Amino acid sequence: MPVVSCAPTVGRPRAFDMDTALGKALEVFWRKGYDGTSLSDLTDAMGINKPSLYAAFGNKEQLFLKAIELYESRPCSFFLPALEKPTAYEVAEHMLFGAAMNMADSNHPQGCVVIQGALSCSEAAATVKEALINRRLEGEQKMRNRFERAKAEGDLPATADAETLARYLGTVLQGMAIQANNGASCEQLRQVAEMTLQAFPRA
Amino acid sequence: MPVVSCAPTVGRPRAFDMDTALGKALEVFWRKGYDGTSLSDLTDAMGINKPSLYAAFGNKEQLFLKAIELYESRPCSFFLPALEKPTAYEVAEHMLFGAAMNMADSNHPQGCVVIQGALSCSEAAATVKEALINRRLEGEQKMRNRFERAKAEGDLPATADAETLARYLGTVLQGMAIQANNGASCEQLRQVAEMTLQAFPRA
DNA sequence: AGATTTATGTACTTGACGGTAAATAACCCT
DNA sequence: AGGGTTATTTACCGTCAAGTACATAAATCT
Repeated sequence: MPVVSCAPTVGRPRAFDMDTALGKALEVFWRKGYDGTSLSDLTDAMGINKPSLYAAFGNKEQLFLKAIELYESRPCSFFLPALEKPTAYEVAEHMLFGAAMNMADSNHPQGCVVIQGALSCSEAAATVKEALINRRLEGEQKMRNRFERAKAEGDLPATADAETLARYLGTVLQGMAIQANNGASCEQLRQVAEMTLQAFPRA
Repeated sequence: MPVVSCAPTVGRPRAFDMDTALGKALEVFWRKGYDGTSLSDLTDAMGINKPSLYAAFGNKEQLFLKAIELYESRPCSFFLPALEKPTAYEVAEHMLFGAAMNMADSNHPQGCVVIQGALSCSEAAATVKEALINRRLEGEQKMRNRFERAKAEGDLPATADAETLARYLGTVLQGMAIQANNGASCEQLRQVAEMTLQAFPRA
């Protein structure tokens, strides 16, 4: 028996799977953005009615934030696995090629919902915009920390600037999301990845 | 006397300056995106009433498209001047440093309206989204043509891939727009520009 | 001066938005 | 079987969206 709230043991059982529905919501937000997504878009895609949505997920804003969490926890996500590669160069390599593969994947909307979910947006979306900016900054911070470690471990020259390297990589990854929205193919993104790596210092 | 429609000579004169009002509209679209901008946002910023807006600019969509034209025609715009530099490397250099300066400029919203005006959006914004994608692709095409010329003129090695160079540069520029939205400073963007140039072939 | 033309201000229409109330349905526990 | 609990359905609320009708104001043309 779990300690914190899980599926309740009494009452009418939920007729839909929350994770599946959340996945559908994620896809809509990803494709249309927060402002561009209406509750009808969501309930249509999720196959539920509004009261079910509100009971299960709170409101539109909270649903969005939960969808982002799901997005980042996906096993196909390339970011965290790339960080665990043995050298800074391999980290960058896996990050860039993983992004090329993932962002152009036609099994889901192109690009990255953390980047395009609420880039320019209404005041009503200010909270989710902030949340996305923080996610992006955290991602860069993680890369920076990883590169600091690489300097300590000697697989990056001591003269390397971990912060700038992380920001450079972040910039290219974010640009690749726009490219994917432009219709760029996986192969085209891989070529960009190759060029990006040419500026990346090796041990 | 101009051939095509200019300011009419009869009737009550317009009480506001169209270019000034269009500039205000641009700023709102830039900050809030197409979906996130309401007509009230626009009329408030432009200092006019809705009927004046509709009479002068058509509707929300046409107003947006005209605002984008204004954006690209701005003298402070860095893109076209950069293309005219004598060598491919200098083109890239001016493009990147121009973008660093422009996108973090706090005299207007951060980033680039062509990128963030309608990235992920509702179906109602599909037309403007397409228009923006086309603008971005045209920009890359112009860079590609410039780099083809550079190969012919010998300031890029014959082995260079003009298309990939253009896409790489486009990717970084687009990424810089996201960085600016994240709050990156001009100096931080300049550091990214420096790294980007390290992957750029010289003659 | 008066007719014509164009812009402005106010008020309005229609529909969609996010969100909710209330009644009903489906389950568990005793 | 019946009460307690939770989910679903339908219908609705108030607000704000984009866009417009209409009367009025300010200019030019004859």
